[in-house]
Amino acid sequence: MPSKPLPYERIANELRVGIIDGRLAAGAQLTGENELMQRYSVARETARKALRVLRDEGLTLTRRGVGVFVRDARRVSRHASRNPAIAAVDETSAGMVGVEEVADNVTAPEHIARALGLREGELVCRRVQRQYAGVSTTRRSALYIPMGLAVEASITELDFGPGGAEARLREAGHAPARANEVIRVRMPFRPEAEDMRIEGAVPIVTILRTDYDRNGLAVQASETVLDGSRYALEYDFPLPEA
Amino acid sequence: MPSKPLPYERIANELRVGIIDGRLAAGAQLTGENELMQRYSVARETARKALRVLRDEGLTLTRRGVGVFVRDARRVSRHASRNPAIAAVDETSAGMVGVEEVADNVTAPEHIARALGLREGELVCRRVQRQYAGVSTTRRSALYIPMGLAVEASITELDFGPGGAEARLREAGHAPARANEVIRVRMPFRPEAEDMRIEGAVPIVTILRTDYDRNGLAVQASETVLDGSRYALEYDFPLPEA
DNA sequence: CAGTGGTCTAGACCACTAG
DNA sequence: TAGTGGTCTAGACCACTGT
Repeated sequence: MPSKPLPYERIANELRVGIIDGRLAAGAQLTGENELMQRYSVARETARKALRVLRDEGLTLTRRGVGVFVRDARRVSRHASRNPAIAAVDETSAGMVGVEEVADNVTAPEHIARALGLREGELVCRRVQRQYAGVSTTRRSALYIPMGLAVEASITELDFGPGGAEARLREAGHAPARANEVIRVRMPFRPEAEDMRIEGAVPIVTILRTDYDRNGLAVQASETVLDGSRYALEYDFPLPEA
Repeated sequence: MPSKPLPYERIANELRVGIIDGRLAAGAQLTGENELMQRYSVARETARKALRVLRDEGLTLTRRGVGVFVRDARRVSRHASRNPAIAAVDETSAGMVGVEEVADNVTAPEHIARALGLREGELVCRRVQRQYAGVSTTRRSALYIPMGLAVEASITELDFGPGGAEARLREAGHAPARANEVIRVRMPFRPEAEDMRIEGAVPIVTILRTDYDRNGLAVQASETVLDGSRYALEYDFPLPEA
């Protein structure tokens, strides 16, 4: 173990405790590169490295030309059993919030086909959503319904409103009765992070969900990508007797 | 958007496609700093920056004095409804695998007290586990049982075996019937990453779980920290009628 | 020992943002 | 325009790993 902390570690440590103990609150600006250089008598890259450590820990975000700031750690709860799982109003952001939505029919991607029990190449009805807060995308999701079911339930591109597809499934006797979710966590690739406008080092969460009706038929599957810093995922489930 | 990719971006992009399309398989060694410097005619820090991009994306891990290698992306499934939730044998690692375990009695931390419906300062029986694969810690968990219940169920430090506490609760008529889990994702702090010997940029997952018996009494709570790159979390749950 | 990555410097220029 | 962070260089020394 390091008996003597390196210069950049010392600087990073001092800044970190400032954030964790609350002296530097969310939104507060950190000491910049230039002042760190003077205050600690280090070179530019060393001061930058200290700030990079904090960014890599997800504690700060950098606004180019402006400065380095403490991230807001508030999260919105996503309760998987509820519908919608995510509350409509995103409380983590003070800025513009909204959802974009498009729908179409496509051939099922391989993992979606598997989840829905379809053969490869079969058609599905798809709805893609993108939720944003300010300039950042906080959620991207794609919902897939087997074409046969969609026709049976009179689901078309136009009927995809909030909870709308589910209402149609319900009317058609295919109300979702139980669900399965598989969660994976990873760091975004750079192009991906730029696309979602994720700032700083933030993990993303991918959720593959499959809904089944009371007969065990897979009626819809969805793939969701979340900004991992903005959500807390919650589950309630029964435990087996044995 | 960048019309002209920067030198470090160009290098990072070329390496990334090599990894993603499989030319560089898991475990393969990447071109090192020194050769990147020559091959692309860039300075040391520029070559390093390119490699850092991949590390920050969780694609590679660095072994000092040895080289940069492609990470193994395999994951173990953690099925929340099963007991144990994580399969005993961790298939992601070829090296040494095991679990360390210690138990004691402590006053309940604030969030655990809240989960268990205890007043602050009340005693709980605690079991701490650390699962490791090679030198890395893949899971750290702490299980808490209210002292009153532990006494009632004849749970002592010695009785905490795998599934053992649960068996005692069962015998005492407090078999867990349902559970609640709250998942959060974040980047580890540096000391934390060093403690768990997490290599590269890997998000960690924290799970706060509370188990309830059939009367709705909270019988145990646990806090788990997972290496986010090694697990896929799976849930099965019923959906409400409405 | 040679080869790897890790840290650091001193200086330069650029890109972005705000007043 | 002044101040911020982003990139890059050329060179140095160190720490760690394996043979």
